[in-house]
Amino acid sequence: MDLAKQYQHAEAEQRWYQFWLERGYFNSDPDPKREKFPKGPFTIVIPPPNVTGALHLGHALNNSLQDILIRWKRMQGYNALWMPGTDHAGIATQAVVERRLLQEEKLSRHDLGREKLVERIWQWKQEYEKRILGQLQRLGCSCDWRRTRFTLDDVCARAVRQTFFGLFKDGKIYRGKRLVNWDTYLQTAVSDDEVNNETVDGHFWHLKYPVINPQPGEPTHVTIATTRPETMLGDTAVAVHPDPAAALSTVEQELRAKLAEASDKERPDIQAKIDEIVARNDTMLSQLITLRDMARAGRKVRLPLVDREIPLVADEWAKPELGSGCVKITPAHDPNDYEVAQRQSLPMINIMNPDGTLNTSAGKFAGLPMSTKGRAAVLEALEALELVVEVEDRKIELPMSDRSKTPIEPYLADQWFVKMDELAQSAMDAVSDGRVKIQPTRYARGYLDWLGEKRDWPVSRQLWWGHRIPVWRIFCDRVASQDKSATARIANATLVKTAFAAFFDSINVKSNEYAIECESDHVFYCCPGSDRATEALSALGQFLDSFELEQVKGNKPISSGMNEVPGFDVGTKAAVEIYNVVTDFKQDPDVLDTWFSSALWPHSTLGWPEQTDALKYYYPTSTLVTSRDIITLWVARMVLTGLFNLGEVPFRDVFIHPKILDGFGETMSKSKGNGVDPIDVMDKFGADALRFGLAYLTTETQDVRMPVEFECPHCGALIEQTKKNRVLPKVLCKQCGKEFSTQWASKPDEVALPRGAVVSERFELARNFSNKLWNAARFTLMNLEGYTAGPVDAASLAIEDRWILSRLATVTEQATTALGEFRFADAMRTLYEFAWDEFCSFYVEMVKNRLQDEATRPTAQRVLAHTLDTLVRLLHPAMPFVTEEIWQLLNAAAPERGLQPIKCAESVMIASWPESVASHVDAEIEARFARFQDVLKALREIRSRQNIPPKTAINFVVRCDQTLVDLLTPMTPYFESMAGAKGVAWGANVTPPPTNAAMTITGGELFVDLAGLIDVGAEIARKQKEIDNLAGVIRGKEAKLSNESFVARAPADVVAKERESLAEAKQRLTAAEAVLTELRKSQK
RNA sequence: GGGCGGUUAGCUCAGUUGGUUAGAGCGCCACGCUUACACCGUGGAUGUCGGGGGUUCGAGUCCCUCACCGCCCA
Repeated sequence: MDLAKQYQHAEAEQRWYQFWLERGYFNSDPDPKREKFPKGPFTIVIPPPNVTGALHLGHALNNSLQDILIRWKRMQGYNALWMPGTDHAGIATQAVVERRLLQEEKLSRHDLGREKLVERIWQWKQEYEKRILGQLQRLGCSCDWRRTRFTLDDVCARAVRQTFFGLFKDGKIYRGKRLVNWDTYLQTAVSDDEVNNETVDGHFWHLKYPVINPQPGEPTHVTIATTRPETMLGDTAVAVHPDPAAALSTVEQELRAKLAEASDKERPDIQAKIDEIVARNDTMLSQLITLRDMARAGRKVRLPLVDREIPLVADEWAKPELGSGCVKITPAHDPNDYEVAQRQSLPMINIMNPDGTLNTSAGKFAGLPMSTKGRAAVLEALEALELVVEVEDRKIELPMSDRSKTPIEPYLADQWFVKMDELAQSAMDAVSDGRVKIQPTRYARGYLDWLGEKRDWPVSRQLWWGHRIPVWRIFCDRVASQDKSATARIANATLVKTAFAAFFDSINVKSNEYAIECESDHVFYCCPGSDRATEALSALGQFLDSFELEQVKGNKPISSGMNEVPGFDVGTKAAVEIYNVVTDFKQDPDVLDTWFSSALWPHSTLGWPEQTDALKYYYPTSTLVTSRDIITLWVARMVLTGLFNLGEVPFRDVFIHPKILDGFGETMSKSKGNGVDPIDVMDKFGADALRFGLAYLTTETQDVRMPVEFECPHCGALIEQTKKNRVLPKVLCKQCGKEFSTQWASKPDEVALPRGAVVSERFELARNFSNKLWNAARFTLMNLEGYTAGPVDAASLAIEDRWILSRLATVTEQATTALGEFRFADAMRTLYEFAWDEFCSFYVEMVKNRLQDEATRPTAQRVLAHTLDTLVRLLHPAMPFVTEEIWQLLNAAAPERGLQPIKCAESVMIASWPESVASHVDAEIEARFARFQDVLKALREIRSRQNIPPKTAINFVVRCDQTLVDLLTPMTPYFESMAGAKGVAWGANVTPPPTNAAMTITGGELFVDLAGLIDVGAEIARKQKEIDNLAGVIRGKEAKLSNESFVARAPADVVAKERESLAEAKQRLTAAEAVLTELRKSQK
């Protein structure tokens, strides 16, 4: 047979993936009556990778684990469905496309317009979706590709609309003003999770505002301090603490309490603070009380520059222990001030345009970018008025947008919210009562804490890429209202509702297919609850626009205009009625937060709201595999939408896997330059090595630290990646002296260089393992000539057969249990050690003799083939390609295998998962083996120590009792084949050869005859070391056993064991000393 | 500030319910092309288990505390 000495991954991967696809093994279809799959479904939905960019190593880990589970369950006989797809990632993808648009064409999104931009993003999506799915396929993922979904496709869009409608109808959706994190570059709100705080050098400006009509004894000015002076233009109050004396005293008491417990190191600091507070009591308290009284009296200060009278208010947000004790209140531009304004019913003045410039409320400063030129101009003007008291240098926390890398401005804007109280509670209950199990369990706490806050979820984003909010805003002020009266509201609402009811009725849309809510006396919202209602509102919008246009032109009313959608023309008359009632009608321009659609993923992908067969069969899904950073953002929301839409949790288990970090413990990312492309790893090491390597590292507590290297494309040398070289466009290879390019290459001379792959040596272990497995198979196949299938009875089994079958049973059990508990690393280690250290190092070595002998060859072949077969099946989920390659070769050489032979599956993918055969577990054989391995190791050690050439045969005798004789004599041939050592005598009375190297083994002594070979010096040194070591052990044990407490308190069996091992150590010592004496004698 | 995780050989990590003087892979040293595999085989060296305190007959393992690293939440 012509088999390569090294496993050729590239070619095998391509071939077998195609084979699986063609055979349709990845596909799963509902089997509600459990005819084909009595065990029922096992379902995983993929955490949809976002289409912003290509997959990285974290995705490789995430998807490897899912594929391991899904392949394992498929082999176990479940109807396994792995649902694939991608996520549109609203802001991230739009930002990437916009950035590119600006770089390459110098165009903004406004230059291009909504429709064109969205078109561009779709193009981007097509490209990256293809690339991502290709990467998953390279990795070997066994997804049912027919079912591939995208969070923005029609099926998902319908689920989004239906969910929104359901929430809207239930009153769980509302619109409100809220201070949002405004990205002035992208001009959208971003969520808290998309904001990073950076500490930067800034200043603390102390400003004076004049008091209006100060009375005697009152200050003429109040002083406030701020890091953002330009926001003073939006101030609506200055706050002072309502009870400064009590507040100061509380702070002082707290500090004193802290001082009592503080370490010496901390004391001076705390004491200094206390001193300061005490000083404040003398210097500032009276004035703070005066100010508080002024606030209570409704006194005001004059806001400079804009010349606005603003009140002094008493609010606890003002900290008397800090600064002047007064604080400016800018409700529309600061989260804390916003809360103060709500408490104190203060007006909120927005001074910013969406693009980050000052608006007309800023008076003469309008148009200036807020935090740069605006700030400078405001300061200059204040300086001129001599209102700037002091400027301090200070470190400040600057919120930065993770999306655009520009500073975030707090900004007051209208947003849609989802009420979280009940929804959050339902999701908390699902985890608390165990319907959803999060593993490792410690992650459940974060989930519960986060949901427990029940913060309403802002779901609107001022973006163009995403699910357009399915709400049409209706403006109707037919009944005029000066006072926002209930009367006007009811009257207008009646007009609107009547007109829309007539419209929907005329086109046969039922009243449960839409909902209308009032926002105010003249603003109403209509949310469609069916495809038809959605189409109707769209068509109505278009109709009203064109109708308006015709009216303006003075044309006669058109008789029909609702032709866009079949069957809608009958609605024209009612649409004209609506025209007469409403003054404006538009769909909300915003889109929904991406997580809104991701939250539906486990049911939207199965076709919900349609009650599809797939939904009925596969929902709830089985396991979700994801990373910890999206437990709250994604997992929690999937649970609550699943419960809301279907009344059932989306999955039973959530497995949270580690994160992959680089060698410095930093998260990998493209922007840092330390990212590893899984394709590079697969090119170099193979997909199996990547998968196995990652699973091998997936332990319960640890993140995966992965030092990263560049691979020189010229000479293949690995160059350690450092924080310095990882940001360079080109790197010089120290080995060959040539340069190669990195991901940063941009100049022509850089791009021209060959690219250096970024890899990690940590995959070598798994690559070597693939190769080891391959070679074990290669050996097997080379020895299967003349193979015949046939039952193998226990009597014909050799010792090594019984041993390997015993071990195989145990390992099968352990690996299966480990996978079931998501202990991937344990499962991989178990299989790795079995395959390498037991199957290859012992079984294969031992079976060689029998394969040469016609009489023993058939059984040897059968057990060998069976063991390899089982091992390959056990490893298949983690290493699908190499195992398939081997399986196919095995099928060709030995199509029927097993101790009771059966025809084997045409692919290992659909072979059955091995069952542990309990009756194969044989403790006696395993004990014998342990002894055998002891002796073998001793023989090899003596060989090595004595520098005996491998080809020189040696003789040995063993002095031991009869039990050990019985145990070891059957192993004689293996000592010869595996250590080149012949056992010439066994028993209690053997005479050691005159010149020997001796070793103590458990229960006996081993003497290797070294006539003419011995290096006495080496032996003496070795023995002396052994004696020293034993003496130490004995000392330790004697001390322990002479300790009365130990003997009295430790469990009897522990004490007995200790005595036993002491006796043994002493025996060994005696033996070793005797040997040493002999050696010394022979040396003289 | 609160929470979670980590700190074990040069590197990356295992280490079950506390119980022989702590293990693996890589790297290192020595020997070896023994017809499955040099992506290999055989042997070897290497540790104050982050520091300090405590519980216990006994602590890498349990408790307290400090330090450092990472992440999450405010």
